[in-house]
Amino acid sequence: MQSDKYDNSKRFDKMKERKKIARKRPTINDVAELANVSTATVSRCLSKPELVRPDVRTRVEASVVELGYVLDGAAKTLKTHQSKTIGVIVPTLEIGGYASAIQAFEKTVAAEKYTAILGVSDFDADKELQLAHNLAEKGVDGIMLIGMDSDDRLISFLEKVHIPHVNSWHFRRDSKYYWVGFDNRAAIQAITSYVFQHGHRDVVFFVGGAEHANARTELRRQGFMDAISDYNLEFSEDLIFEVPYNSKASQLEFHRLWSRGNRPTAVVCANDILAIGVLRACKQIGLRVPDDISVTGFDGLDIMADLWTPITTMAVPAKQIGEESGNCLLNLLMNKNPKTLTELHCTLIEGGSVKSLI
Amino acid sequence: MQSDKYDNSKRFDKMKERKKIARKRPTINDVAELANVSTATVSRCLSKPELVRPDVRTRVEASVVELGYVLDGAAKTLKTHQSKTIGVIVPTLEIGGYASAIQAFEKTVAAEKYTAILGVSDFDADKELQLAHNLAEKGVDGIMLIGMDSDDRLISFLEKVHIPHVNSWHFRRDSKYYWVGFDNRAAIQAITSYVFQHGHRDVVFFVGGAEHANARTELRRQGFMDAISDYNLEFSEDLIFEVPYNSKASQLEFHRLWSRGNRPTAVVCANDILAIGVLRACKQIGLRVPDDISVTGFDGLDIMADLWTPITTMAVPAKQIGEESGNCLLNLLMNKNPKTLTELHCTLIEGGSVKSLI
DNA sequence: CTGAAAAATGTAATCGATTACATCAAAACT
DNA sequence: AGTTTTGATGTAATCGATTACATTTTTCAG
Repeated sequence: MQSDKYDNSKRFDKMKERKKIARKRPTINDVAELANVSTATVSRCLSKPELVRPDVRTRVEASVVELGYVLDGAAKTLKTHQSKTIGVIVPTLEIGGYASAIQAFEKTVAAEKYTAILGVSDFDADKELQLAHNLAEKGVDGIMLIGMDSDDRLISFLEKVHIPHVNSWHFRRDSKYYWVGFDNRAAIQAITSYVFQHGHRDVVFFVGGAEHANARTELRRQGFMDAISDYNLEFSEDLIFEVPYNSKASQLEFHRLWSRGNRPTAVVCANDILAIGVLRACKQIGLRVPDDISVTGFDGLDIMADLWTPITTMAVPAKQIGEESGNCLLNLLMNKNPKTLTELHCTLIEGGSVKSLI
Repeated sequence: MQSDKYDNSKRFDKMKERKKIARKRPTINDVAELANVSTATVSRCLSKPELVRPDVRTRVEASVVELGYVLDGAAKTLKTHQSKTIGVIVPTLEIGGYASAIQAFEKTVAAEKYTAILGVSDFDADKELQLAHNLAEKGVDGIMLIGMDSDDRLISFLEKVHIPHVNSWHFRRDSKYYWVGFDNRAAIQAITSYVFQHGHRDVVFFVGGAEHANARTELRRQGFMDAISDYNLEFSEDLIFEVPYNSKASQLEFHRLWSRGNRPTAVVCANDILAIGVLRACKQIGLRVPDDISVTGFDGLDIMADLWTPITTMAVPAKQIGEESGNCLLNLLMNKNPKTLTELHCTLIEGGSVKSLI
């Protein structure tokens, strides 16, 4: 590894030639030259203008405009180890409030000059891990995880590379990580109890599961069971129907159930999409809601009020989750110490789809 | 600017000290050292493994794992002028198919190792321009614009900084830019004609406008007028109702219209959200749809089939737009020459909300 | 007017990769 | 064996910003 072992003179001549020929974007050097100041001063004009004398600043700003200079973020990031960028990993944009949450999150962090980088994991833990790795290479300053209980590999990877992260949508008590979400179990328990309160005893539970079973599905099952035991009813696995997350599937499932002679007085659904499917099946069968059967949803889609029959549902604080996750991450990045747990609450929206049997 | 003017010896000593203390992420140098090769070889292992002898490669890969090395994208981007990153600017994630389009776009470009950076403009041209500037600083290789006819300043900015871009959702013939979308004007004309074909002659048009009027709103107005003139009907500005993009607003607007004694036999809406508002108003007034009044939407939200009355609407090829925009941009980035215009088509979905008067 | 303190500006190493070219090693020819 | 070709690896400049510290300029007190 001696330097005299190589003769590099030739290639540098070539490089210099090329430099003259290629028309590149103007750099900070070009701006400095035009404004007759050093690059340091240009840099200061851009990031800490108050340190520069007004007249010089004006000159530099004019040069920036004249050249159409755009700062090279890669160079800045390389030097400062800060990308002003936050990764967002979401299972899908097509579900419930995820899109709203992301939008609110983006707005929140954008206010502090952070940009969101999006990754869609499609409920696939491997893809999610790969996304995180990709985001780490991109140099994100933090990561927001939406919607599921993430894989341990993912979390430990983030720890290893020192990328702060926030988990959102649900939460886990007694965790050393940061969570912003609501209590899935309690919320399902609440809406189920609401149905029981109206005198229903023969109630089935539709929950999105199967293909992308995750911690949340499990929590929701438990919420349903909690309500059952609160009312001293008898639990059976037959009361729970795991259905793929789409209305066609739940529609089909309800048809199947009904034709088997299973005649519940109410169907509690763990999300609105499933409730819509059930509603559709009811309409086809000729069941009036709520006169012949009660149905509830979960998510609080605006649309639930405009369906064939307005559906009682539990509104999820999607926008708030986005905002609070944003704030939490921002605090984390500014070394303030945010709460580990930000618990948000759901709101029951009565649509009139639950008939009182009492 | 003579170098002997400054004495820097002191500060470099300090810097060296600091280097030993700070525990940073491992760099390519650390990997090279551990694997006993040069950084060039490590770099090659990562990007062109076939150039490296298998045994060396194994050694390097082992070192990468052992150290938990993650490549620094900023350094790579700085040197290569490629960020493998694409910006997406969208007015909102909460409208119609934008989220689906983005999801499809992300999937398409992710297959070629590109990552999407998200910007939400909130229908604000200034914010949009600022987002573009931000994305340019981040070094995106390309930009996808969704949903509106972008400001000229934006387009010329992108040209100046040489960032390729694709406009999506609608399109403009005879443009030198790249477009992926459908013909808004023709699609509205088609669904309006459908209503006329059913014998309606007293038809009003609800179009989202006012606060964020854009080219698309204008095109849709024109589509309505085209249909009117096709049927030799008399046009009046009174037939067009510009309504903010939300169901509450259109609900209100319909109430106002009805209470003024305006009694159209059909309401054609330029988007599904407005149709939902109209539907709600009808229900409140006691108008049966379609018996007393016909209503159509536009966007093709799945939900339209499950409303109080299923609504006839025009399905927009959102997912396709995302995919094709992705492909177009990918081709652009690989210097293949994509078509300037990718025209996609809408599909009429009959919900039964239009009564035949013939 | 002088000297000290404060404000503004300049110098140049540095961040961590890539890569053109040089070099060395091994294989394939004469 | 000697020469050429091919393959694998190393060297070190380079990308474009930032910033610690040095230096120069300005301000201001006495």
